[in-house]
Amino acid sequence: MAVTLKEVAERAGVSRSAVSRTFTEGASVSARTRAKVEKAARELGYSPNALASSLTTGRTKLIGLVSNNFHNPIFLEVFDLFTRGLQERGLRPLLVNLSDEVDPAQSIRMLRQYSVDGVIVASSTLPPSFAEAFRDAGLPVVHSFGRYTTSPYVHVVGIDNIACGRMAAEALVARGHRRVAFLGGPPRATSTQDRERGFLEALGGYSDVEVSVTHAAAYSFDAGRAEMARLLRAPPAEAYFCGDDVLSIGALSAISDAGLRVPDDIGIIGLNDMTMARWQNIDLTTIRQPLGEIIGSSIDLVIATIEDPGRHPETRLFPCRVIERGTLRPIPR
Amino acid sequence: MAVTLKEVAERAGVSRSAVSRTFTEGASVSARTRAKVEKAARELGYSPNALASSLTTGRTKLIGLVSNNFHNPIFLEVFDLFTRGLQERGLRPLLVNLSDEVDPAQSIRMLRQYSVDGVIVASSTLPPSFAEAFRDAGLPVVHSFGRYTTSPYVHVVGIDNIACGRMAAEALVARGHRRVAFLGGPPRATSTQDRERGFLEALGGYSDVEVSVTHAAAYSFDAGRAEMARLLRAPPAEAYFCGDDVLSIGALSAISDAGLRVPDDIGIIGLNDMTMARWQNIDLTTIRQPLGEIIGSSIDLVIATIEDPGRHPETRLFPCRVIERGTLRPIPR
DNA sequence: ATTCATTTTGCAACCGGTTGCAATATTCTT
DNA sequence: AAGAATATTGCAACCGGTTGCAAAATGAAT
Repeated sequence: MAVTLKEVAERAGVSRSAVSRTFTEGASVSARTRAKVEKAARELGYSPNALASSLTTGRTKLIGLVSNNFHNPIFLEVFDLFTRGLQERGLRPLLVNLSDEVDPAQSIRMLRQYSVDGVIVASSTLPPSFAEAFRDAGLPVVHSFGRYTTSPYVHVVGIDNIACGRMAAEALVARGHRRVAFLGGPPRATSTQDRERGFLEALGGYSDVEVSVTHAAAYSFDAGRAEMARLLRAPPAEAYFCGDDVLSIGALSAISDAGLRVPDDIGIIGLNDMTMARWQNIDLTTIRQPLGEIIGSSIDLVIATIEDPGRHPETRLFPCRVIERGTLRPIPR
Repeated sequence: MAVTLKEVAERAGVSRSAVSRTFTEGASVSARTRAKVEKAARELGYSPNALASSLTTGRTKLIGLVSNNFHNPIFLEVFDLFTRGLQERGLRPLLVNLSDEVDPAQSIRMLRQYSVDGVIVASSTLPPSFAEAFRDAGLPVVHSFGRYTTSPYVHVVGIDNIACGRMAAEALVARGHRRVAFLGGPPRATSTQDRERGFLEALGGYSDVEVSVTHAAAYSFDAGRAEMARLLRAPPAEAYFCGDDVLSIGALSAISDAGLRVPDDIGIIGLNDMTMARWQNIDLTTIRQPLGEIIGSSIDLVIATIEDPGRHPETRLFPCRVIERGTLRPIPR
């Protein structure tokens, strides 16, 4: 079916090695042979079999892109950036949908069978142990959107969720709120734990501020809406830091159903700044997570680790900032 | 690094073929050798190299999943279903992000280099010629969300966009609207063309109904909002069929900004029924496209075509239906 | 126990490439 | 023009598997 090296060699009247070399960066071929080979290749429509060559070179240029977040709209942006970024660097994303799977063993086996050069775990809800299992299997791995650690065992790229929690706290206090709350995602998600911790930590410094904490069952609209609806049955806080934008939008929906107004009756600040947060009918004040940088850096890091497998694990955190929109009242002056 | 067949063979004290056979479905191995091999494999942590075996078997179980829709939230659902569906059938999605690329040549070359077994083009905006180029390159291909043709040149799985246009028209007329309009996506998208055609066709039967047509620049919130804002500068129609849900949501935003009410002042019906359409703060009346069926069927079809490359191209269309929510007034009775 | 049919097994060639090495060709010195 | 240095080329082995074929082993039948 497909044209092979051998056929090109025969047509060009050269050895197979010569053909291989013309298609290998930096190999030694004379201009004359190269021309002959390229002509033959063009006529035959030849392009080298990446998989066959991977057998000897040990590189497939395949990167496992593993995620379990197929329901949060921000992950469409994440996949867009990852696939584009990988493609630009000549790498191919082999997408793995973890759905409800939490045991890495299966994915590891599969990704090794396909000899991926590296793995990117893109998830804010998987525990560190998940990515670590890949590393233990000898695969270069980067955990994007993972948890910050001072002595990381795998590469982590993301944001400082604790600092974000603090930032949210300061934002609410600065706006004069004195009864605030955290409406977090699932308690098992490390991102939720850290955001909560930072939030409480910062508010510990304000003795006149009252804080409470609750959790939604998932990072989802429905969960956010249900939890806010529940909260509204008792007198609610003045302002909420929601664990994530999609949760915020759910909360906003519940608030509006209850006939309350944002930001006058209740203030909301989210986290992520997904595209939808900018939509004028949502207009969510939120903490922006620099997706582009996180993803670009993740890719660079996985490449660096492929080139130097002994590389020491590192954590790369990118700064976030508050994006002012309409769900939090302005800072009084 | 990785354990090879040879090492397992040595440890088990059998030939390499024996090992290969124990891992090949339906090959002839005695229970005794199989046991020995499996033991050795387990001890060594061996799992066969899928790429190496693809060299001789001619199958990689890799499927190219090609799309250019990385901004429409419904495509997150699409990727979720595709990746899960493929995984369940033992196939691996190699994701290709076309972004602005419209020339298939590059993608074709890449996918052939990786010897994908088949290709799924998941896009409602790419022209039929795009998928056809894959077929011409000898790759089994299915165009999901593609255009219906009576004599297809490639497999197409999707919905009957013309029928959907008609369905939307009937829905508006049934609700007593007499001044209606189509707010389409980009005019070059075949889905837009067909939906428009069906819409106009059906309304041709009602001499007392006034119709108009405009187009948004893209299937996006911003484009829908901008176009509706423009429309509102003149007296608008009573009800709009928007080319897609995300467009509808943009339109709703413009309508609400203008101080008009839905469905009292203006009615909206969308198309897709993406998750977000159900969100209570959107509550969009829309035409549901059966994603699960379309995607399941696409996968089955690409598999069937891999097994029988001579298979005659076919079109599979799935019925859509109107989902009643809050953006269209009820049918008067 | 012998013969014959049926499994099981290993050999060796092959899939489509790459690469170390030695042979050959080319270019540069003097 | 001869010799040395450098560049190019082809051979052959290898990457990690699969598979047709013939030999060896097993089992059934007589």
